Amino acid sequence: MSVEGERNPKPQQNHLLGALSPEVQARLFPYLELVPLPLRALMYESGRAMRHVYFPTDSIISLQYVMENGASTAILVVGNEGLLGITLFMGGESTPSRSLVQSAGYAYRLPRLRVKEEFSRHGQLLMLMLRYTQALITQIAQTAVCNRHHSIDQQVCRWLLLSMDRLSHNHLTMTQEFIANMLGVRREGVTQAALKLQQVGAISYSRGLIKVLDRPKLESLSCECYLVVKNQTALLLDYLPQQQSIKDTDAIPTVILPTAA
Amino acid sequence: MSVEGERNPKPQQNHLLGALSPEVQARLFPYLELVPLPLRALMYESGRAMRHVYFPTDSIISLQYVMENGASTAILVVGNEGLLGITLFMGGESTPSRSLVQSAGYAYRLPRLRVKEEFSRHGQLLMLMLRYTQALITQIAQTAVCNRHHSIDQQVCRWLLLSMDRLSHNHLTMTQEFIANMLGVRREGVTQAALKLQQVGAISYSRGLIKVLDRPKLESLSCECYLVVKNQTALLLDYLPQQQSIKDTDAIPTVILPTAA
DNA sequence: CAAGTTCTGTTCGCCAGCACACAGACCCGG
DNA sequence: CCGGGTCTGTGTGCTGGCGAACAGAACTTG
Repeated sequence: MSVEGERNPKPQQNHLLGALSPEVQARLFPYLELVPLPLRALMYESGRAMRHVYFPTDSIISLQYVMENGASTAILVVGNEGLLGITLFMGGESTPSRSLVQSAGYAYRLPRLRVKEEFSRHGQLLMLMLRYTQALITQIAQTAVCNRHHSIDQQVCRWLLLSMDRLSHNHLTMTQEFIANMLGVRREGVTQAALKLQQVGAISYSRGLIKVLDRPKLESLSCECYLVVKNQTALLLDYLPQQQSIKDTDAIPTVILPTAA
Repeated sequence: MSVEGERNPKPQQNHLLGALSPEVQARLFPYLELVPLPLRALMYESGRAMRHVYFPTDSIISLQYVMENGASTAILVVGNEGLLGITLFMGGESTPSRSLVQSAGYAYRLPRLRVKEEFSRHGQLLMLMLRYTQALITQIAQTAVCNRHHSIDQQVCRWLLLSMDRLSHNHLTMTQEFIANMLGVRREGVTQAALKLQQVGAISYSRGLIKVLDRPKLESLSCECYLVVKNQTALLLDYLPQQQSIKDTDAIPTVILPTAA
């Protein structure tokens, strides 16, 4: 129950909600419910069905795949740039994953029924969600690549940067143990990485409180995976304004592309 | 140009196409074009736009993410259970990935325009594709987990099994070098794994020709990742028949779930 | 302020996978 | 049948990350 931002966050702080046209916002916002997300809350457990889609405003949720022996790996991070619960509109029902709150804050949530309804209008929200899903896929795939090819040091950098991008301040609250769980590595490995980062003055780390002191340095020490994901996520919203600013409702978007024959 | 299956494959050999109702098939099939996919053909290169969606009938396409230094990792396999080109309907345009033919054969393809049109009807094809996309996400995520936690031996097993599932016969044509590229590991590592598999009689391997001799053994030597992906993919089609066998066109699927309050 | 808990730092042995280098085996074309 | 390409097998280090065990530091609680 961190009482840092006592004023309630607005729905628009979530980029997806904010990108919707006034009409759609007017239709949807009445059904939004603001919920506080305490640190480490379990948002979703493998095999269960979700009842809401969550749009974080100032919280971060991470999603991990868990294995039989309990080991796990985080495959993506969700913050105010996205949403939790794509299964609800993708139709796949449950997934073998788990999601938990990685940074306390708030989120707006929309009941499953509303999502389906809005979805069936084939309008803005659907387009946004699908494009976001596409960005998610990139993030997951890049995680796979990163797991294969990059060092723990680099992955810690990537993780910190991805998390920072989703917050307004420059500090994070998570222990090395926690990061280790997320990355699926040993805690000692994270300790080593954190020490190096402190030595070069990129961050300060003290009992679960990380402050980013030199962000450019952090980026230079990270692997390319971070930028790939970031750029791809940025495209997500860039597309919107230009692209025939969809007329909502039943505008049939038959030809979106320049039809390069 | 393998001339093994001289008779042309039917569209229905692709599970997604086959799962469509007769009406939708009647509408779409005239636009399908049969194309041969020679081994190692490049189906998609990072940053380019696709012009068709491909539905493999007896070919296998694998999709990999490539890094700056050229190293790569395959993140998913597509065969007659799915399709290549989800970006076309997800709206994300290009992705930082590359796809190439991993096993020669045929595929039917549908022009981008038709896909968008059919998509806009908000009917069966859309639902199928979205659900398939969900299954893909599972496959990618599981690849990430596997890359982190499992041995090369296990991953080779996973890879062989995933590939076998998408073929009708029990042999594969790919060199160890190729598998190594796909998994993003060294060729020698694959050699070692292949030797072990031969010693226990699970496969035979000779100059790029793999025969699976003892499939159960192969499964037992694989990690859980294979089964997770397989089961999740199976769900994809299982849902369809039961679930209110969608009335096509504009049936608004507002409530698909049992609405467990 | 004392005692327990949590978090971080450190050490030592171990092994999977890497890099590089090379040898035999097989295949195909001239 | 001979030579060059391709594919597979093998060997010798080297290193990054793992496992386990422990010590000090910092915060928390009574």
